[in-house]
Amino acid sequence: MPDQLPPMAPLASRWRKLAETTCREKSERLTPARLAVYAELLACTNPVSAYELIALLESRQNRKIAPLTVYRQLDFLMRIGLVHRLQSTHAYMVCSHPDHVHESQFLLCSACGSVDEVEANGLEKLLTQIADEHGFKSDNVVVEVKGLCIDCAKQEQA
Amino acid sequence: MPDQLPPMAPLASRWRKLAETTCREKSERLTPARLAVYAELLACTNPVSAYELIALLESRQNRKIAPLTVYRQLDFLMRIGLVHRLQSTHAYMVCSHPDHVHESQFLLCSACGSVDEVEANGLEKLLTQIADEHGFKSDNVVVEVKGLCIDCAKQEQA
DNA sequence: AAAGATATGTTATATCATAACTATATTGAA
DNA sequence: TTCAATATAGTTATGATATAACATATCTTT
Repeated sequence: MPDQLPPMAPLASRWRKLAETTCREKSERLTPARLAVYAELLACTNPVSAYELIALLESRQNRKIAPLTVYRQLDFLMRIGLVHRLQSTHAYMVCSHPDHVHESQFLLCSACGSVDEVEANGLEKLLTQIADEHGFKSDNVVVEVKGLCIDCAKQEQA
Repeated sequence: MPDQLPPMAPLASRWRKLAETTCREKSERLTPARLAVYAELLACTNPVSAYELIALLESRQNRKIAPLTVYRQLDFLMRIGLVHRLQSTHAYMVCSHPDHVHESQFLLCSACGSVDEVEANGLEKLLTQIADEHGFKSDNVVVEVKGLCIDCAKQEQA
C-alpha cells in the first residue's frame, strides 16, 4: 500500500462542466460522491477495476467505502454516458468523447494495459446490417479488440 | 434441485469425431472428463455459466466436482477451438462451426437467452482496417451484439 | 518399469458484483 | 416551511466468477 493519496485536485473545468451539463440535460443529480468517482477515473491513465477504484477513493478520502456504493455510482456514470465498462477486463474508464451518443469500440493493449476508444461509423452500420440479416433487433454492441498498441508493437520489433 | 440427471447419452458421432480429430491434429489429449464437459455443453441449448455447468456435471455423475477442474477443461476446449466464452454474460457454449479457424461474432437475445454465432468476413476485414489505422496490432476480437432474436422480436410486436 | 510430462483432485482464497435493509438528502407539493 | 415522496448513500451479508498452490494420478516415451 502506497502513502495515502492527497485529496483530489479540483476537476478540470472542461470535465466538470461536461458532467454538470450532462446531468442537467437528463435531470440527474450530480452529487459530490458521484463527482468524486468520475474525478478519480479521470485521474487514471488506464482503465481500473471497481475494487482498484474503491481503494483509490478510500485512500483519497481516508475512510472505508462499500463496494456497492461505488458500483452504484459507476452504474450511474455509465447510464448517463460518462463512463464505459470493458467486458473483457471488468475495468472502468471515462468516455473520451461523451459529447455525442455513440457506440464505442475499444482497442486494448495487452502489454501496457492502455485502452483506446475509437469510433468507426462504418462498423456500426455493418453490424446493424449483419444483425438485420438474421432478423436480430440489435440493442447494444460490444466491440473489444485485444492486441498491441502502436507503442508496444514498436518496442516488440526492436 | 431437479431429479438427478441420467448418465450422458453417447455423444452424436459427428461431434465426437470432431473432438477426436481436433485433438489428434493438435496432439492434445481428449480425456473422458474433457469429453464429458464438451458433451454437457452440447446438450445445452443456450450458453451456460461455469457453475451451472458444474452443477449439471455433478448431477450427471453423482459426485462433487471442483470448479477449478471444470475451468481447466473449459480452457482446454476453448484453446482447441471447440468452445467459446461470452464476455458479456460469462457463459460458455460450443462453437457451431469449428471446422475452420475463425473470429466469432455473437448475437445474444436478452429475452430468451439464445445466442447465435455468426460469421461475417466483412466485419473482420473492417476491424483489422480500423486497428491498422491506429497502428494497433490486433490479436483477437470480441464482438457481442445484444438485442432480440428474430422469434422474440416477433413476439414483442404481437 | 522408470522418468517426465500432462491431467486431475483438494483446499483455500482472490476477485467481481448484488440483495435486503436502513439512513440521509433532495425535491416538490400543500 | 413543513411534510411526503423520491433518490441517493451507507451497512451488512452474501452470491457469482475465477484462480493459486500443492498433491495425486494417468499417460507417454524410453
